[in-house]
Amino acid sequence: MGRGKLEIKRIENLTNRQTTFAKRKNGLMKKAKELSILCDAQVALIVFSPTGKQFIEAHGNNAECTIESVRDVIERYKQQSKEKLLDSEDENLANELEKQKKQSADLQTKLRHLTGQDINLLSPDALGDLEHILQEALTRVRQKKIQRWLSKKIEMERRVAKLNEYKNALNGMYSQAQGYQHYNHAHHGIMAASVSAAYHRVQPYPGNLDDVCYQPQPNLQLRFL
Amino acid sequence: MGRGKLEIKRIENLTNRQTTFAKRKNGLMKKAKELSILCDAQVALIVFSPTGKQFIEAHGNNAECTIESVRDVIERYKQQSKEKLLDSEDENLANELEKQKKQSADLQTKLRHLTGQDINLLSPDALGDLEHILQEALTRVRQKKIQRWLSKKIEMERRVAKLNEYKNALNGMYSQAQGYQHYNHAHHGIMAASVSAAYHRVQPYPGNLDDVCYQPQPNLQLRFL
DNA sequence: AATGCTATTATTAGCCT
DNA sequence: AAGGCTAATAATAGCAT
Repeated sequence: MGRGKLEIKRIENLTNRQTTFAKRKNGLMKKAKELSILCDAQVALIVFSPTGKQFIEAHGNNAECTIESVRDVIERYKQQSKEKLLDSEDENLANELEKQKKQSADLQTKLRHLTGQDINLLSPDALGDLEHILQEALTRVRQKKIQRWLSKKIEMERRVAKLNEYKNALNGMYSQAQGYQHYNHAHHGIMAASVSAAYHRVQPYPGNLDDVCYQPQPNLQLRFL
Repeated sequence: MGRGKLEIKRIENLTNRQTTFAKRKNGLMKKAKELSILCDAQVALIVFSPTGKQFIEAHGNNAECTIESVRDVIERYKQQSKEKLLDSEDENLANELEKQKKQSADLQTKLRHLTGQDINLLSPDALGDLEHILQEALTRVRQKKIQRWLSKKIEMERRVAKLNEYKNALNGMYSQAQGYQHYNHAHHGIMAASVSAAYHRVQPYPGNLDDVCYQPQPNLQLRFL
């Protein structure tokens, strides 16, 4: 159609080709949309121009011409054609999944060995290695326990020292206050402020930095001794 | 076009709708093909009829209208549109992959703990549990080593006993042969046969079934003592 | 490249078989 | 349903802007 009949073969003139591409693409998309509306069909149209590699998509059902729709149609297409249609992305995913599964299995085997399970199949050498590793791990764990116990002990000693210091301060202030009592009643605020300062100095501090996470360190509760 | 103008809206009459669907679908595919040939473009057309849910696909580049081509176009479409386009299958894969990764990570953490690494973040309770598990694992591994050593020892003792038995048998037969020597030279075959039988009785047997896999058990080599 | 024009061809709606 | 016919409409080739 047009001023002259056009043979259906590649248009060699670039300009003409591009013009025709634009026009016919529009026509095609219009017709695709019409088909979907008239006949209640689902249509996806994907066009790549040779130059610029741009793609266009059209779709019609009762919805708009959105990318979502193309997605839907492709989805449906894949479901109906039992074709595996595993694209590169899928394959990558599948491969990685396999790798991960294998890794998990290996890890679980190692774990079982490290907990003393399924060790019958181990070679004597492997069994020896395992024993060595376990021995070392156990040593580390026990050292860590001792280390924690030690730092707790040190912290406790520090607190006790602080408490003693505080007690002595209290005693001193008490005597002082008794001495001043007949002098000026308005000065009783001094004692309260000093007590508060002493209290705040007895905050726990993080001891061994290694163990910061698991030293719950409840706030020290002061009571009169 | 046609005998009368057709409004672009759903055709209510089923027969008309289906007729129109068939005709326009053909037209659309023809035009898609023409576009691809004329303009050297890649075109995919996927159409689902509302009734029968059948799908048709058309494509044209320089190739035929094959399913492969639609695959290619969809592939290209997915690559260009950065859209995730994860269909159900992909999502399943991706989800499972995530799960597996998480599982691997967890397992690796446990493994590190069991080898005495990264134990600073463990709570005191967890550290205690770990110590207990390691202690038990170590006990098992050592028991297994002892068990293997024991069964090897028993096997050795068994072999030694067999060897002695064999030696005694040889000695007896030797004296007997010396006694018979002047009697009949043709009977020397007896001794060879008996020796062979004794040898075959000294095959190793699988001792503790637990350890079948790693008891290489080389064939016993007999030499004259 | 994009738009408009329009003579000309292509598609197809409605009908028939 | 599937295919043919044909008047009537739609798409568009070639050209101009």
